[in-house]
Amino acid sequence: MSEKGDTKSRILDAAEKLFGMNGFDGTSLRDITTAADVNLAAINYHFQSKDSLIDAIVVRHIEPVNKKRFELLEAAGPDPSVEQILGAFMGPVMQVKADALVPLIGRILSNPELFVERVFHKHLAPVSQRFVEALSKAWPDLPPSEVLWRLHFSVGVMTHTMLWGRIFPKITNGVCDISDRDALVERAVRFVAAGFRAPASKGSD
Amino acid sequence: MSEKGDTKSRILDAAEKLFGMNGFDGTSLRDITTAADVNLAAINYHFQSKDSLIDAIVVRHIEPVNKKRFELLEAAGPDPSVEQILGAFMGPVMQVKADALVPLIGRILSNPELFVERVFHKHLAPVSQRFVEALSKAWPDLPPSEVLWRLHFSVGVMTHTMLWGRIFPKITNGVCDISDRDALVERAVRFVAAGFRAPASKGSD
DNA sequence: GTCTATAACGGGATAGAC
DNA sequence: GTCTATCCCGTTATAGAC
Repeated sequence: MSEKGDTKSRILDAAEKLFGMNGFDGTSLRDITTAADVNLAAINYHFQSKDSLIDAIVVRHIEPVNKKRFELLEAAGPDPSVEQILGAFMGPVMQVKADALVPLIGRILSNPELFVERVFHKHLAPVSQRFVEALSKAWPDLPPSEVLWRLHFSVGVMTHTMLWGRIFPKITNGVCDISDRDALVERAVRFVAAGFRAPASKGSD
Repeated sequence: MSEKGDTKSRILDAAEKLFGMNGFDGTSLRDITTAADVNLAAINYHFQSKDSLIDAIVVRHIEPVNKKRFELLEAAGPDPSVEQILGAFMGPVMQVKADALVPLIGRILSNPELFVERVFHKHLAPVSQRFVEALSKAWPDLPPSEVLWRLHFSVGVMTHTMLWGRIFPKITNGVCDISDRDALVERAVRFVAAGFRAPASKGSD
C-alpha cells in the first residue's frame, strides 16, 4: 500500500502521460515500461496489445466528455433548439484540451472497424441514440435515416476540425484562427445546424 | 522490355494493390518486395521510406480526382450554384472506389502535420484556392475566413463519410445505406450547401 | 548511376519457465 | 503474475556488383 499502485495502474498512468506528450507512434512500449518500472511483457499480460492499452486510455477520456454532453442537453430544457442539441453534442469534445484527444481521434478514424467493436457500441452508441432522439423531436419532419446521416456528418465536421486544429491556421496563413475555442464551437454548430435544417433529400426513406 | 515494367513501377503496382487489400499496417515491405519480386533495399532506394512510398501512391490517386473536380467545375458554367461547386469538389472523391482511398485518407487525417509538408501544398492547395474563389463569387456576402472555414467543414463531412462508409450501415442497423453512391453525394452536398448558406457568425472577421 | 545483398538496431508481440 | 528469451518487422546504412 505504501507503493505507487499495482503494475496495471502504473502502466496506465505512465502510458497516458507519455501518449499525451509524444503521441502513440512516438511512445514505445519500452518507454512505458521504463517509466512505470515494470517488465515489457507485463503490458502484454495486463493488456493484450499496444492497441488495447490505447483503447483503455481512450475510454478514460470519453466518459467525462459524455457526462458533460448529457448535462448540457438536460440544461437546455424540455424543448431544446437544434443549435442547443448540437452544441451539447459537439462542445464538450471540442472544448477538451485538444492535445490529448487528437491522437485518439486520428486513431479511431483511421481504423473504424477495430474501434467499433471495442469502444463504439459501449461508449458512443448510447450517446448517439439520446441525441438522435432529441434531434428527431426538434425536427419531426426529417426522416429518421436523414437524422442519422446528418448527425454522422456533424461528427465529421467536429473531428476534422479537431484533427486539423493545429494545422489549419498555418494553411490559411493565419486567416482562420482557433484560439477562441468558444467561437470555434459556435461556428461549427452554426454550420451543422443549417445543414440539419436543409430540406430532406428526394430519395430519403 | 518484355518484362513487367521496371523495378520502381513494379514496387508501386504491388504496393498499391496490397495497401488497398490489407491496409498500410497490414502490409509489410517484405510483402511488397515479394509480390513485386524485387529486393527489400530497392524500396529504400527508389523511395526513402515506407511513408514516402505511401505518399507516392496518395499522389497517384489525388491527381485524377483533381482533374475531374476542375472538369466538373468548368462544366457548371460561369456562375455555378453553391451546390454545383460543392458537388464538383466532393463528388469525384466520394465516387472513387472507396477501398483504395480509405486507408490513404485515414493516414492523412491521423497525421496532418506530416501530410501537409509532403502532399498538401503541392496537390491540394491549388484545388482549395480555386474552389474558394468559386464559392466566394457564388456567395459574396460571406467573409473570406468564413468561406475557408466552411470548406474545411465540408472536407470533414466528405472524409468522415468515406472513412465510415463500410461501418455506418452496420452501426445504424441498415437504416443508412451507402450502395447508391450518387444519392450519398447528393445528401452530403445538400447538407454542406445548407451550412454554407447559414448567416455568417457574429465574431466573423 | 542503378541496383543487390547483407548486416545492425529499435520496436511490438509471444512462448514458456518460474 | 512476472520475467527471459526469442521472433518478426521497419528502418537505416553500407559494400559492392552491373
